[in-house]
Amino acid sequence: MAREPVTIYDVANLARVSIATVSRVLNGSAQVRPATRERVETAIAQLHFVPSSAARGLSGGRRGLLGLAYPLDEARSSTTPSRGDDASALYTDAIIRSASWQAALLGYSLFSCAVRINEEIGVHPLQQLSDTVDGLILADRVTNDPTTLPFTKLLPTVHLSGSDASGSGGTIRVDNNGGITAVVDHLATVHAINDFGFVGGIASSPDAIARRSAFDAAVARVRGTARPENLLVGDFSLLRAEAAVEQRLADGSPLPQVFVCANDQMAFGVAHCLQVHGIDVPRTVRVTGFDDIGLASYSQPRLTTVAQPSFLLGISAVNLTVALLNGEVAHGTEITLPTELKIRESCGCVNDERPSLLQGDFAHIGS
Amino acid sequence: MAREPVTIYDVANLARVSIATVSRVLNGSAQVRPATRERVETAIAQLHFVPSSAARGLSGGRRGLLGLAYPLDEARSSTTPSRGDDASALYTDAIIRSASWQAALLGYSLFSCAVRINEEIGVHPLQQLSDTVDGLILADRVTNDPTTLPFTKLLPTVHLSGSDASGSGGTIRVDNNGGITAVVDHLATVHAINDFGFVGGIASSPDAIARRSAFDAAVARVRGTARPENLLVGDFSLLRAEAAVEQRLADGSPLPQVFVCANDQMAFGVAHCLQVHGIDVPRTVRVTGFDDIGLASYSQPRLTTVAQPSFLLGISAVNLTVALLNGEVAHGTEITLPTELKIRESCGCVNDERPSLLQGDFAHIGS
DNA sequence: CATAACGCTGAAACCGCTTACACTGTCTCA
DNA sequence: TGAGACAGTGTAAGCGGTTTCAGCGTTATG
Repeated sequence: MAREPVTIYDVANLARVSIATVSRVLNGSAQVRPATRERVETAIAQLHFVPSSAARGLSGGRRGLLGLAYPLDEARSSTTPSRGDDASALYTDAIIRSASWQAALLGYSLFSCAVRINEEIGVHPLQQLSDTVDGLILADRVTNDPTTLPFTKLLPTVHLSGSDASGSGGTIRVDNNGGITAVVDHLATVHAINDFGFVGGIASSPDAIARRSAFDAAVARVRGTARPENLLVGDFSLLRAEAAVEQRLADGSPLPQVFVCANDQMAFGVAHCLQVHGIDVPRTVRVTGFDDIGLASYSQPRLTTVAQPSFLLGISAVNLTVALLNGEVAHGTEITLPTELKIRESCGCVNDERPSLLQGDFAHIGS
Repeated sequence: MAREPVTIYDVANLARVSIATVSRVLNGSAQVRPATRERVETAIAQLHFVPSSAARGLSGGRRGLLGLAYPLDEARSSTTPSRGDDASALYTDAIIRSASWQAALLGYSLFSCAVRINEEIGVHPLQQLSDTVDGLILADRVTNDPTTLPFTKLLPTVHLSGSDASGSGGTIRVDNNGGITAVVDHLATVHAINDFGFVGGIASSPDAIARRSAFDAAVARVRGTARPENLLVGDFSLLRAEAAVEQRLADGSPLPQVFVCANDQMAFGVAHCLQVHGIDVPRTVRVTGFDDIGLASYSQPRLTTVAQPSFLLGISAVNLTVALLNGEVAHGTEITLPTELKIRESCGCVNDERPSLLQGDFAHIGS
């Protein structure tokens, strides 16, 4: 059972053909006589042969591999990570998992790689990734990290939430604008809110930027106000948002009627902080989120938020990358995925929809 | 700016040496005259040369790459994932991020790859991974997936939470036994509990198995009982746990005094379900978790749980892999990381420690 | 029946790197 | 001063594939 690596030569020997022929049946491309093909395939199966993707890469062929790079922050990696800081975890995770799945469906494998932003290192991980895979997917802040630019020219690259379709490749983003606009409109229309607050995400994140400017525009459109002291800066983490509100409370100046948050974790942090200080949510101050993570409907009050199709993001990214690879789609393609306002309680609505066990995958379990 | 790939030949030309010499300075190994070395290094810098890891791999050299494989479940990847199902996300994420970080520190890059368990696919992702990287880290259920066995013989492999040190490589696990024992002891000693319930994780997960058997042993040791109908099966997800309790409640038979859960998400689900049914937690039924995720101290009641050093897991895994790679440590090495009981409220304790903004990385922010 | 055309297969070059081995040129010591 | 040792460098053989091109055996055609 000592697994000596099987090479194309072994297969060729067994099938009594040349390695060229083996290569041909491997790649399905050229014409091989059915009888020969079968002989080779038998040998391949018998030997459990799998071509070396390294060798394949060297000689210019397809490797059947896709790469996905996402940002890695220092704080998250300390031995004792800050508590409650699951911010980008869920987002990234959903994308990676759905992308992996879709890649497998399309006959590819997906390697993902965390890239430290703004860190000077010996060899850029993307360098290694880019000479290993056939196509690249760049998520979030990796998208606009200048050090990644060179690699996007090397092979088909899809930017997730990229601000601009920087050069070759494609871009997939989520309708941040539509989502935020829907929230603000709802608050203004249904709850007659006109004094808004906002808690933003990491400044360099494309999504954070988009949500912020969408917020500004939406507030202006409904003729609301957003006083500067109510424009809080967060980093997508619960803790940081909580701290920001804590600090804001210390000011003593009047609070806005609502805090629109750039993601759900921060909304949790904001709501928690307010509650700890005896401020009723949503009666006194309302709070909304973005993402619609699983726990959003389990919080107290249940979180009104904008659902984002994270899984669809990963799937679409892979589809687009492969399409690019096959030349089935033009470079520069941009796709915007829809978002959906989920009205629950934290906006002030009374919503007795109880998180049901009867929905989703568990419909068969309920009684 | 059209980035034509720079090869070792270009460097050799520029430095007026042979590629062999370039290779030597690249690998630092052999002796090269300082003057020559400098000339080569200048050329390398000038050309922004980075060796192709594919070619490097082909010829047997080190690639500076580590691979990490973790399980991917189908349900999580559907277009509309089940809500609240962030189960393994946080765990996996913490490991990947800390491992990536540590790898970078040691001069390696880390590629991670989601592996579908029990799925028959064309090419096993691990096949591709294993001929790309220098060392392998297998997480959770990937560890005891029979299809991965062949690859563990190919290169140094570290099993995370692996049940057995299957063959070559090393194993790193968490002290599940100590953690569960501490919980049960606390419940028995401090709260005089003797009627226990348990909610387990995915049957094939090494950690789930370890926690369950630790539970059985601990309950026996404190002379408690755990009636069969109170041994619920979950899959580490909130929803599934909720459903399990829902079903259990339908029985009508008396509930245990506590539900010890194999992770925090399930504890949330259990607590939520009980509360929805008007059952007071922890007064009527207590609930405990495992992992100590960030939100554990934000729930109502705040969750008593066992803290697991997820970040340390990733870091240790990388350290061990690299040590194995360098032959600094013997194959078969096993390391067990400590766990720590976090007593909060859901076990029945009264704990007025308020989640503080003054702890952790944000100490400088609070006022 | 000779010949062109075509389909299938093999030989060999090449991808970029590592490394065993051979080959210089110095230096050392008798 | 000549032989041997040795440090420094170059040559060339792989590593495991892909791909161009040429060679071969058939079959269609005149």
